[in-house]
Amino acid sequence: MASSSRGVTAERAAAAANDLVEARDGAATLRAFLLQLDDQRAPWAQGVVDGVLNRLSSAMAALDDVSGAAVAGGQLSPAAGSGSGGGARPQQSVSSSGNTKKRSFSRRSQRPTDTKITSTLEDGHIWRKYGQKEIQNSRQPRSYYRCTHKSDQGCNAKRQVQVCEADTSKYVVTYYGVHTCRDPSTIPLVVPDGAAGAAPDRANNLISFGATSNAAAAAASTGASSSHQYLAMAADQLSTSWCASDDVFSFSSSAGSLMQVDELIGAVVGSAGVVTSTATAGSAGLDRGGGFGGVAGGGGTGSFPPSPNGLGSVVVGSFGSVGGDDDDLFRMDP
DNA sequence: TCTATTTGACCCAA
DNA sequence: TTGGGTCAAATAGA
Repeated sequence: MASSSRGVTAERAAAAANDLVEARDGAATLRAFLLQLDDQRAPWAQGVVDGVLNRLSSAMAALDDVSGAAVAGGQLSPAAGSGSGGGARPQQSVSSSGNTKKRSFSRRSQRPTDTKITSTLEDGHIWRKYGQKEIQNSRQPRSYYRCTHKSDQGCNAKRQVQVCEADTSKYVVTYYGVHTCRDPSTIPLVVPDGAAGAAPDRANNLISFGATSNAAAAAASTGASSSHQYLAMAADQLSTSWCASDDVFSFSSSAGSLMQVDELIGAVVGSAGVVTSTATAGSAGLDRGGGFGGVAGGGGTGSFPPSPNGLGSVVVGSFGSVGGDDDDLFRMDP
């Protein structure tokens, strides 16, 4: 890995810290708004936002540490211990129990590369379901998919799909790893950032990864992975909680604008360069080439019925592996 | 017959 | 100890 690309100046870290402060203020504003909501979900949502606030504070604290190191040394090399997220590195562990069943798989050590709420499970890739689990504290089971090209091309992309509890017509899709397969039918549709912002439609089903600020670029290149982790977790928590994001909430943000919840999520998280929500041109048709039936939709007898909408969400931008083998972060599209 | 999904069991990290 | 990620045999559908 190119460690120099992950270096960050104290100035950039400070800019990222400022964005974090703004993000925290935004979340605090959201919490204040929720306090006024006359909705039975409000207390629960407040708790979720509290969690987001805590994580943002943790991210700020982590970034403070990082900034201090950067100030001291001028440049930060995150690989040196703290930033790597502790022992959160996938290990190809082999069963040592001598069991008749040989199993070798990495577990739970990958951080999500993306989390999004979508009304359809189609995302331009062909997935194969390999498991389903009942998850504690969740009424909806979680389904596990891996890229269908894992066997032939060794593509390690995975995703987890869970029906949104707040809105069972939506799915919370969490992606892990990036596609290394080259099958044309699996190439995701990429929409230029500008085009994505061209139509002021709804922002529900579009996540854009555009570099929106210096801090974003700094955060993308910085080694403050712990901050990224916190932010990703915060984003995950927020987006998971607000599946029913068709609801439009009006509140007075720092920008004084009317925001949708998912836009807020993008605003909160995007400020650190992890995920940025932008306006969308709505769903776009995607010619997948040969029929893949209900594969991506967990079709057939799958637990999640295929959506009639076809492609309902578009990921804009590109994934990039920044840093370590499994330390995948979003790289901003130029 | 082949391919994908289901589902119970296994196993590891927290 | 337990929750959750993965495996793999069984099953279903084309």
